[in-house]
Amino acid sequence: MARTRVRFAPSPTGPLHMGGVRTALYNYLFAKQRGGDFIIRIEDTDSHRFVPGAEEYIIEALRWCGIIPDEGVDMSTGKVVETPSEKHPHAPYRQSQRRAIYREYAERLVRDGWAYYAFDTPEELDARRKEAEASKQTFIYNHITRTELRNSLTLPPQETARLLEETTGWTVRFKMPQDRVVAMDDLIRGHIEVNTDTLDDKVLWKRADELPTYHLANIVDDHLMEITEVIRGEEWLPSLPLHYLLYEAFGWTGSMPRFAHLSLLLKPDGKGKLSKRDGDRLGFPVFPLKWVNADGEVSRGYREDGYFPEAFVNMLAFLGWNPGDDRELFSLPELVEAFSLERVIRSGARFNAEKAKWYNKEYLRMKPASELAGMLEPVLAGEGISLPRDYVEKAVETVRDRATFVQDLYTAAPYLYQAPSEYIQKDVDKFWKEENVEMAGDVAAFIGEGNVSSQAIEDYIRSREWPMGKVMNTIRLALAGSASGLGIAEILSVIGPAEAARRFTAAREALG
RNA sequence: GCUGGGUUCGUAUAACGGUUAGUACUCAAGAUUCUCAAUCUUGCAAUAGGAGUUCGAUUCUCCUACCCAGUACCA
Repeated sequence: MARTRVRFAPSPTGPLHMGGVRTALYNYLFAKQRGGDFIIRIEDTDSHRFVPGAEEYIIEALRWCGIIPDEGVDMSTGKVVETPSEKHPHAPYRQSQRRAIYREYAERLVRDGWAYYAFDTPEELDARRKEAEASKQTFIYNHITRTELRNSLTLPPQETARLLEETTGWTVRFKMPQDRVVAMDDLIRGHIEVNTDTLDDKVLWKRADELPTYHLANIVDDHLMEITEVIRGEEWLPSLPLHYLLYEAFGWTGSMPRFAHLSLLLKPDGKGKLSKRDGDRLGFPVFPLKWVNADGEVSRGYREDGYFPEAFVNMLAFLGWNPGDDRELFSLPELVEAFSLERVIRSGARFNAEKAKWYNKEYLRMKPASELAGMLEPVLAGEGISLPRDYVEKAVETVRDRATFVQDLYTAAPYLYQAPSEYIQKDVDKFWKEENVEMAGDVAAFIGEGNVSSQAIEDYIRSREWPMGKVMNTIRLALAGSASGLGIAEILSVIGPAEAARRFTAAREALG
């Protein structure tokens, strides 16, 4: 059997949406599970929509996720490969650099009667569409309308030749067969049949910019690159019959890849697919990495928001797939092992930001304290704090259960890293009373003698028959600046008795 | 409109045609605790509607409703 080869073929028209990352991920998982190749190909056949930086963004985003291509991009340089080599035999992998290839195939289709030259201008076509719309109809360029439009089927051969020679505005259109049922099989959706009469004569090649459209480039490249499975978004399902017919037209049916169409990611509330707007509106990232567009508009990214790539990938994998049992935590290698297209859900998946956070929290709990400490250090540095690594590790171990993101390791208990500079007024009013302070001071002195265990402190307070809550909260207020937070013993285990004594003294000075 | 796809708790999902329709997130209550979290326990909550096939339908078929996509010289 042929080696599995799949491709992720993004269009560099902007930052890669998380739905796109999921498509790339499923392709990657499928390929790796079968010991095959995951290829990246840049589909930049729309010169008007090209966005500078988008290609680099896509590659970096996938790299962050751990989705490393085998072919198409040289990961040591992060660049799309432009010249063929042993590792990248099908270069260039950017369609705009393959334009010479496509024209030949477009012409072959015309020669074989599967396509024709069309000379209608966009304006003419627009007018026809408006006209049809006015009478509540839809204009489609098909076997009926093509007989009355300006193309090589209706024009005399000399006229066609002249127009091809003298004008540049023409296109090559697919000559959609009449009344044929195209029977297709989708790895996820099963058997689908469509009558060609409902389809139109798609443009395959644009003379104006010497480039193919998606449909032609896609089929030609998938064939040339020996792609075995095409795993892509659901938005392509309607053009699948055209693609089947194109394979037939080229005589490549025998080596046609198998297709799998993934459902779309839907917005968390309301209707429609997940969009950038939803992220802004509901406060979660829609993109893997931060992106700043040409107008300076910033879109937040999972990476910058503090998500671990493992958590992001795990969450994404489960949006439309599950292993069939109750397990939810999977590393990338484990996903490779467990993944199957058969278990991919057909219906659209609504994105749930809460679940995304839950995943992050789970990963944060699993990570070694040393690693977390390393990630936390830049956060602390931003606060002007510099502490020994083992101190930070100890603090991390103490707060990790109340954190979702790395930055929470600081914000959930800043007092582990520095003495409180202010005290919550509400708690001061409630606890900082003379008798409490007196009892707390006594206990603070006891702690200062090195008694830092929860057991010792509680026994001491009980032996005096003091109210546990009042005393403890008063001490916490002095140590942490707030009556709520980590347990006293936990705080002490990090800051130590000497620092605790200092903080109590400082609180006395500040609060009286 | 037309064509195609889809529809199980609020969300993500599980369930050889036979289950008290399970799990996770969220939410609520309780336990625990020096507070807040965390944790543990419990709870709330679903097969879109209607026909049909069948001894039996979440599961198969059809109809309706709703949702999504496509309907570009965009991908």
